[in-house]
Amino acid sequence: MPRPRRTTKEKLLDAAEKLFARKGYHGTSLRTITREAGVDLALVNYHFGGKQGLFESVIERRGAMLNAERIRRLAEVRRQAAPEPPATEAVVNAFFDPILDFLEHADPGWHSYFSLLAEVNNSPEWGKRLMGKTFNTTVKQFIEALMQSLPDAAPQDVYWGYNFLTGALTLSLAETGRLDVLSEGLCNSSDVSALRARLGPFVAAGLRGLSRR
Amino acid sequence: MPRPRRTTKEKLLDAAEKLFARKGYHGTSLRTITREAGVDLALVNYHFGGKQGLFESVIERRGAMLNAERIRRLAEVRRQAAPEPPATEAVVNAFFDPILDFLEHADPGWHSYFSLLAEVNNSPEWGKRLMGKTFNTTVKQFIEALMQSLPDAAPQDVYWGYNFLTGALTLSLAETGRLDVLSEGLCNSSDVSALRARLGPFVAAGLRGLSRR
DNA sequence: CATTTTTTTCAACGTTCGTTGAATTTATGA
DNA sequence: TCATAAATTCAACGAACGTTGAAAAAAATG
Repeated sequence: MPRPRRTTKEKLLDAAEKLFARKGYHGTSLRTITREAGVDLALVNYHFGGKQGLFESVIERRGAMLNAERIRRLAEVRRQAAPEPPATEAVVNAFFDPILDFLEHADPGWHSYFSLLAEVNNSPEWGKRLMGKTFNTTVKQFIEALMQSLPDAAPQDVYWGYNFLTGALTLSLAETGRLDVLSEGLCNSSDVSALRARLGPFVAAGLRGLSRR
Repeated sequence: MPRPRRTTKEKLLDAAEKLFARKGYHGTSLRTITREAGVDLALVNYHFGGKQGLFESVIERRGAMLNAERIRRLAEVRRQAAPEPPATEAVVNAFFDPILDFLEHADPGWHSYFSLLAEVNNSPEWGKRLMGKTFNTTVKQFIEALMQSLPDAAPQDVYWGYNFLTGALTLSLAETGRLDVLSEGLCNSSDVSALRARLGPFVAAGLRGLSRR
């Protein structure tokens, strides 16, 4: 017979993802998480070694899926443009599209995940070590591709450009709802296609503007 | 005679600002804050009504200074460009420059403040209500100025553009140190002049690219 | 100086926190 | 089937949390 639909580990990861996204690491207790997961408190320590282990496992679970999909798309745009390096906009889309596709078509847990990632990315506590451990290998390949697509840009400009790029992206994923209030209902910050239509053009133009500076 | 150099309120605000920036609201205890401030634990409730009151006072203290300086600079670029509306780049610089100037020339507490703001801006818990209460009135004036500088852009494009703009800005202020690692020492994420040279051009080009989409 | 108000100190409240270890149940495999 | 391992349950630990109220001290006011 197949194993239960969701293992205890998965139940814990799903509940933790959702609750960490709302109130952050310190604002969420293991008791809240295990209650939401319908699982005994002590199982967190058994399966993940503790609260921090659970948190890092949440980040890494979908992080690995995201990295794989990003690498796949980067290889594809490289193949399509060969022997030339791919255009800047194609590279940034290979970076963004996996996220936007996951948000539109896949498991709704991705919404919580990216909202959590936005907070982690902007946090001094986790932003360097945990984001680095999870994403740096992949990100470096994208930065290299961006450099090839912007031959006139200094490397520092591309690094700073990546910083702006990921800042614009993560705030858009943070699900704060602030854009909705600010625009008095004119914009819907959870409208993925509205984001998709604008993020790539904004960032690609920004990067080109930076390299022409 | 003048009052003591720093009042109890100020000591608490300074200590809270520094510690909230490092570990967030839930990751910082009042006991840690009062120990850092050299002040009795119960004074937080006396002066601020509780932990949340202290937190919001931290955000609002420098928020008010920042708003005033931003409004002043916006008026100045409007005056200089009159009777035409000011250019996009002038508007975004009126938005960025107060921050960059505070970071370069003023009280080092601004570093903590902006790092804290980065986390708050990306947090579902605070991003809407507290950021909105503190900054929306000012931000709306900048968005209006951006619309005037981009007559071909749809209002939605400008709202989304502001979202990207502030995302790029806040991540740059978050002091995670990730950029330094990613660039293997080539970039220094706390180099304000390096940020100043690039953020304006990136964002202005991005906004123009968005409006031409 | 006397009185009132403001500010600070001190001790303690009840709650919740992450973690642990022993006991129990369930699954695995010879 | 029976021993072994894996997974789960349960109760409890000590520590830290935000908040409170009464008493003491300091400052302000007349």
